[in-house]
Amino acid sequence: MRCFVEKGFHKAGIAEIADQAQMSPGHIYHYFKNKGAIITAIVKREGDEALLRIKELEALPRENFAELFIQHFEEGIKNRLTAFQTGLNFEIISESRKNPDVAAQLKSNDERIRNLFSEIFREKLDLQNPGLQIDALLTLMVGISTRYARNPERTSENLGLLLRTVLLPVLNMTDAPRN
Amino acid sequence: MRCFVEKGFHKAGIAEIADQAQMSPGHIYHYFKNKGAIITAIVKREGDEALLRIKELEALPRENFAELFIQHFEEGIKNRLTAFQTGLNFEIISESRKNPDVAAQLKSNDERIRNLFSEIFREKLDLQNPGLQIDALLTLMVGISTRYARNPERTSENLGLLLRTVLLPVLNMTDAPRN
DNA sequence: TGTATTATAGAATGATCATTCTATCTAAAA
DNA sequence: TTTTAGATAGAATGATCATTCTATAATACA
Repeated sequence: MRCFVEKGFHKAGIAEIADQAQMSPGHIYHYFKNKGAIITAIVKREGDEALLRIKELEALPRENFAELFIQHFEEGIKNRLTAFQTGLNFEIISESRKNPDVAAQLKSNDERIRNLFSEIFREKLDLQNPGLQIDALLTLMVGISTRYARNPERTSENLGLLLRTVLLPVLNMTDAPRN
Repeated sequence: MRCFVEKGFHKAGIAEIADQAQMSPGHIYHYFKNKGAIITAIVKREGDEALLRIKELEALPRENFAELFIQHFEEGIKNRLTAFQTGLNFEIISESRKNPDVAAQLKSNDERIRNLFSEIFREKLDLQNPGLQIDALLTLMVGISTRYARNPERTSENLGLLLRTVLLPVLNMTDAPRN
């Protein structure tokens, strides 16, 4: 991960990766079929961890859920959205544009996350069909993490206000209309 | 651009690029110092074009500006946010993480865009200090384009609703409080 | 104890590819 | 017409680097 974040997937050589992992280049191929399999494994792990963190939302009470959710979200951003994390995310998405295995793993992560949010929002916000809310939420997450990564000071200052201004109307949307 | 979008900056070879451009590999070095200079030039051009499009907002009337702006924005997304464009954007940001020239050009684009929005929002929305609104707007733009690129059908359907739900509260925010 | 299996290393291989070099062509200028 | 400067081509060069190969150590197993 360190290598990919610092140099990017293509510029990170197996030699360096081996060095960081304190093993020989050859030995890496004992564990991974090729370089791509390393990043695919990372994507899987990242997805699993994200899922665990989202699961924490199940513990929040139904009353005042929207505000508590935003607080939880803000904490998460401030603690976990390091330059390292966003850099890693970036490399992952970037690589997924060319490597179908990475793309598939990313898609699977996305679906699992979407389903979990779906359950949670149904239960906590009384929504039948929270697809639109989830789209909006994920859109925001992507946007915030990208910008936050490039400009932590500016974002951090007004993050709470921004989240509330943007997210509260989304969470309070009624069920998506059929057209 | 086609090569970078299709294969990614690192995998796009000078040979292919030359082929697309219908010239020899050697001849490319007549115009560009190296491969990096090609993408730097692309970033510059993209920034100039974005600026021109944002300038169009100056023609909108002050009355009902927020709604008209959103309409304009929605049009822009639907017309211009092709998979090609978002792919290109992605490669640009990705490359900026490693190439300082690209990073500098991107930063310059960012500042010019920010300043222009600043002027426009000051005039059309009576804001003294629209920094926060602009941050929110850019956050959304990034998020929407990233997700839209990965999932055009889903986003397109409810794009208008999403934009209004999220953007109207942002545009109607009062001036950022000092803390 | 001896044997098989797995872990580990590091060098050799073979591609790929950006960049440079040398040469030729074109067209304008003298 | 001759000269000069720029346009263009394509082969040669030299790195870089993922992957494979071969050999050796460590461990489990009989």
